[in-house]
Amino acid sequence: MILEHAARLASVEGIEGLTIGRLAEELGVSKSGVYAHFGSKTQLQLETVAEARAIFEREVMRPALDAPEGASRLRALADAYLCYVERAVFPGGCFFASLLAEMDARSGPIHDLALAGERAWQEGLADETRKAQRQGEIAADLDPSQLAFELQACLELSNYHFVLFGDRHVIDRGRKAVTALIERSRTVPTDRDR
Amino acid sequence: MILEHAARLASVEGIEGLTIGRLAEELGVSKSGVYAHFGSKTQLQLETVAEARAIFEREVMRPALDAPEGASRLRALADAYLCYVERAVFPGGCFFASLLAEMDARSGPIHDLALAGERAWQEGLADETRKAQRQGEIAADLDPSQLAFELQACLELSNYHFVLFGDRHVIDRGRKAVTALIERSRTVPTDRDR
DNA sequence: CTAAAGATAGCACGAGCGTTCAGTCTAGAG
DNA sequence: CTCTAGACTGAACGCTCGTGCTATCTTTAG
Repeated sequence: MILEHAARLASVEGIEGLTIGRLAEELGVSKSGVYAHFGSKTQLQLETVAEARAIFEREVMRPALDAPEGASRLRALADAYLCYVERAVFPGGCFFASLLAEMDARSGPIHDLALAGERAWQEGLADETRKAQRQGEIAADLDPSQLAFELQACLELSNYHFVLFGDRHVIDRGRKAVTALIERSRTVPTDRDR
Repeated sequence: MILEHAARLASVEGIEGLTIGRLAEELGVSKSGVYAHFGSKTQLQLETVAEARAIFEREVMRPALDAPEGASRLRALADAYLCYVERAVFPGGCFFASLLAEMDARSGPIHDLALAGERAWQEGLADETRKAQRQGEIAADLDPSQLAFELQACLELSNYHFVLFGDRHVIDRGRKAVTALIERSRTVPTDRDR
């Protein structure tokens, strides 16, 4: 319960802006009541990131597993992500988008965790692209990492703009961008090939 | 000089993580020596954002003005942005990308400033797209805001990943994405147009 | 030359931070 | 029932934060 609340709070205040006093107050317990479970603030932050990862798996990864591998799952992943943003699973938007921006220029264990997570997510999208290529859904000469990059770019900006503007229109914009991106990568003659 | 240093520091630590003591120490003056110029921390933050905007204008907007309006300038803007990221004009990456992620879920004057800035940048890209459409460089039936969104998405993710991974490869990825995005939006004869 | 204006230093404050510790309550094992 | 391990409280610590105050320099205007 502590970690769940901590993850939500950190998505707004940042993982560094997360304070034990504030957390304790909102949970209606004493600072020690929170602190004793972790022994240090760094440990709390680390476990908060792990908790957020579990929530992300549950809310984004798992729903997308229903779709068949390849292009369909790529679409399902993007859809699940945008849905998770729109439902405000984290009140400050995607936890890992916030983490990425906050920790990119820092060092330490949390930075390392963010880096590993980002790499895994990128690799996951690229892997799914490769599967789609093997199934002939996506052009074989396309760089999987490039598509993964462009997909994630649109998802993340949808997230930031949704939180900033509070306008669900940007969710549609993201969806449209993802659709176009995948559609254009289909196995068909492209502008360049003509 | 204070504001210039503050902007660089804030790109790493965040505009909230910016502290007067740290700023004074790095500049070799007393806290009062910094504080008295602004009267409050909020005022320092506000002027820091303004200073960062001036730097952004100088490093990104102005160089792109050399390119002719329309598609060329769109490309020039993207190029200038990626170059500004790669040159590490701000050590923590693009100041406004950090600001966006940090302030999107907060409220107050700095949030408002970030929102206005983000809107202006988006509108600027959309306007340039409209000019390109008027010049027949980009398909007339394309939504300018949609292209602006997709362009910015790629630029921002390039920024985050460049800072996180420290790998200039992602700059090229961003450039490639932007090129493809603009290329695909070109005016090509369709059955309808004939 | 003098006087006013502004920049900077140094100190102190109250608040909040992470952290420690001694004590209290509670649930479960023997 | 007793003993113990773990959850929790409340007070305290050293530290840093933003902010205010006074005193000392430096510049500039008349």
